[in-house]
Amino acid sequence: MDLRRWHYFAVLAEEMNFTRAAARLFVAQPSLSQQIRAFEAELGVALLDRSGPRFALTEAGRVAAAEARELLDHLERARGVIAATARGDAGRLRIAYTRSAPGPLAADLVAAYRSRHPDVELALETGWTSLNLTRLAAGEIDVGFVRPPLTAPGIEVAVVGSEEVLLALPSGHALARHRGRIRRAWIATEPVVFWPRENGPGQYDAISGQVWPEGVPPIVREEPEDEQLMRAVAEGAGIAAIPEHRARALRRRGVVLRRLEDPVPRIDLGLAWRAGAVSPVVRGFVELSRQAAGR
Amino acid sequence: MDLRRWHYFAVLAEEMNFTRAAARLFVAQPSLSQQIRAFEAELGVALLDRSGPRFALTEAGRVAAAEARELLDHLERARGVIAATARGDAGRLRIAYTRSAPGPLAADLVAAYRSRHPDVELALETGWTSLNLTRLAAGEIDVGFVRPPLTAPGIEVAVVGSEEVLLALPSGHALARHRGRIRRAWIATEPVVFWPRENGPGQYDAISGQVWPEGVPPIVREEPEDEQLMRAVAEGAGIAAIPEHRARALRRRGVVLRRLEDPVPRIDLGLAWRAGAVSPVVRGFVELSRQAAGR
DNA sequence: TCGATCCATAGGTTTGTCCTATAGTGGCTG
DNA sequence: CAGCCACTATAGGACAAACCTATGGATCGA
Repeated sequence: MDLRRWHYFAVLAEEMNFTRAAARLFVAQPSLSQQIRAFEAELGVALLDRSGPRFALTEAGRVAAAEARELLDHLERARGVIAATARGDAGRLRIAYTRSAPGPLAADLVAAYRSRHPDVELALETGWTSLNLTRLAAGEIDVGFVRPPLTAPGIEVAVVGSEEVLLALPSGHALARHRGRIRRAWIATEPVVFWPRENGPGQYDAISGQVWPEGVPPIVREEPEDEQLMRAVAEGAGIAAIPEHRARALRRRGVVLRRLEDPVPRIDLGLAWRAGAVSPVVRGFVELSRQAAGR
Repeated sequence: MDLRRWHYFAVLAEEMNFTRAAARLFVAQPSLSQQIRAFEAELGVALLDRSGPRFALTEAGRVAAAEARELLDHLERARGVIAATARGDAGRLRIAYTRSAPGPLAADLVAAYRSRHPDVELALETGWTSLNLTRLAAGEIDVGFVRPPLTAPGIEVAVVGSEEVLLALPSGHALARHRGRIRRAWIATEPVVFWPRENGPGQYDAISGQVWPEGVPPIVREEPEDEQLMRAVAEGAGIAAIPEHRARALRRRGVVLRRLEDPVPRIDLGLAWRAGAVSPVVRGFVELSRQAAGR
C-alpha cells in the first residue's frame, strides 16, 4: 500500500550500493537496510542475494526493480493527469453547434480551444438552440451554442459573438436596384418570408424587432430553414432577414443581399452551459470564448 | 508515495458516503475525512465538491478515482508477478538442446515444463555439448542439455535420462544375419566408423568403453555427424555404435541395427546449469527433469 | 596485519495516522 | 416549526512505524 519501499528498492537496484542509494534518498544507510528487509518480508520474497560481499539481485529482485519503476512512473502520470484535469487541460468536452451558427464564429472558437488545450478530447455535434438547451439540462452535452436572448433555469448563457442581419430581396424587386443601405420605411409593408416563431422566439423577436420596429408586415410564407427561405425569396414570394454569414453561404441566383440603415440589426451568438459546479474544461472553454468576444 | 490515500479515495468514490466507506476500510469516519482532505492537499486539487449536503465528485475527482483503481490494480499485479517469479512460475528460460539429444526425451521434458509453467517464456535453441557449456558459462543460456560424463567449473550437471546404444551393421555383414543380441567378442576386431574423439571425449569414452571394453578396433573412417556415420556403414566401411533414438531416426537402406549382449551399453542425457545462485525458473526446470528421470 | 569499505544491529526520537468524543449542518417528519 | 436523523468536520490524546546516531562484523586490498 506504501510505495516508499518500492522507491527505495528501485534506487537501490540502480545504485547496487546501500550507502550511495541511501544518500540519493536522503536517508541514513541503516534506515535503507531496514526498509529493504521489511520490503522483502512484506513481499515474502528474497530480492537480494546477500551470500557474497557485494549483494546481487535475485531474479525476483530484477523483476521487482522493473515493476517498481513502472509503478512510480504510473503514480507520477496519475498525478499529472489529475492536475491537468483540474486545470482544464485534460478530459472531454462535448460541444453542440447550432445549425445556423454564424459561419466561422463557433468553429473558430472550437479551433482556438483545441490548439490551446490539445489534450482535451472534443465531441462535436450539431443541434439547434432549444435542442441544445434540452441536451445541456440532461447532461448529454457540456456546452452548446445558442441564439440569445434566452433564459432557462439552471443554464448560464454568455454572448460570445454577433453579426449583422441582412435583407434578402428577390432580384426582380424594385429595391434590388438600390445600391446603398435600405431604409426601414421602404420595407415596412413589403411581404415577408420568415421561419415559424416557435422555432426560436427569442431570436425571432430580436430580428423582427430590429428590422420591423413598427411590426412585422404580413408573412406570406413560413419555412423552417434558412435555405428554404432563400429559395422562397428567389421565387419572388417576399423578402427575408437572414444573418450575414448564413445568407452569404446560402447565396443563390434570384436573390440579392442588402444591408439595412443604422441602427444596423444584429443578432448574437450565445454560449450556454449548466450553472453551478462548472467543470474545468467547461470553464476553460467559456473563458476563452469570452476573451474572443472581447469581454 | 503512499497509496493508502488513493485506496481510501477509490473506496469513497465507490460508496459516495464517508461513513460507509470508512466502515469498508475498517477505519473511523473522522480518519477518513482527515485523510481525504490530506489527499486533496497533497495533490493540490479539489476532488470533492462539498457545497451541497451530499458531496459530489469534481471532474478531477472522477479522474482521480479511476486512476486510483488503476494504480491499485497495478500494484496488485506487480506483487503477483514478483511472487510468480520467485516461485519460478514467471520469467524467461533459455534452453539449448543438443543436436544428438535422444529423440523425444529432451523435447518431452520441455513440453511438460511448458504445460506446468505456462507463464514462463521459453527461448529454445540447438547446439551441442561443448557449445552449450560455453554459452552456459557466458550466461547466454540458462540450461543446456549435454552428454555426460563431463565436469566443468561452475557448472552443475544432472543425468535426466538414458538410452541404449545400438550397433549399426552393413546389411551385407555376416553378423547382420544374426537375429539375437551381438556378443562383444564378435566385434572386438571388426573395423569401426566413429566420430572424432575431440568432438565429445566424455561420450566417446563412455561409448567405446562399453562397446569395446578391450579397446577400440581400428577406426577406418571418421565422420562428425551420426548421419554420415550411417552412410559410411551403409557403404560397408565398418560398424558403428549409435544411440537408439538417433539410430532409428537415421535408419537407411544398407544398414541393420542390432542390440549388444548384457551389460547393455547406455549413454546418458545430462542437463547442465550454472552452479551457485540458481534462478527459480532454472530450479523449476531442473527439479521437473529430475522427477522425470525418477530421482 | 591494518585500514577501508560496506552492510547489519541496537536504542532512543519524531512523525504520521488512528481513535474517541463532540460539534455543526441540512433535510425530513410529526 | 421544532425536534430528530444522517452525515461530515474538528479536537486532542495514543500508538506504531520510520528515522537517526552509534556501533559491530565481514571482506578485500595494500
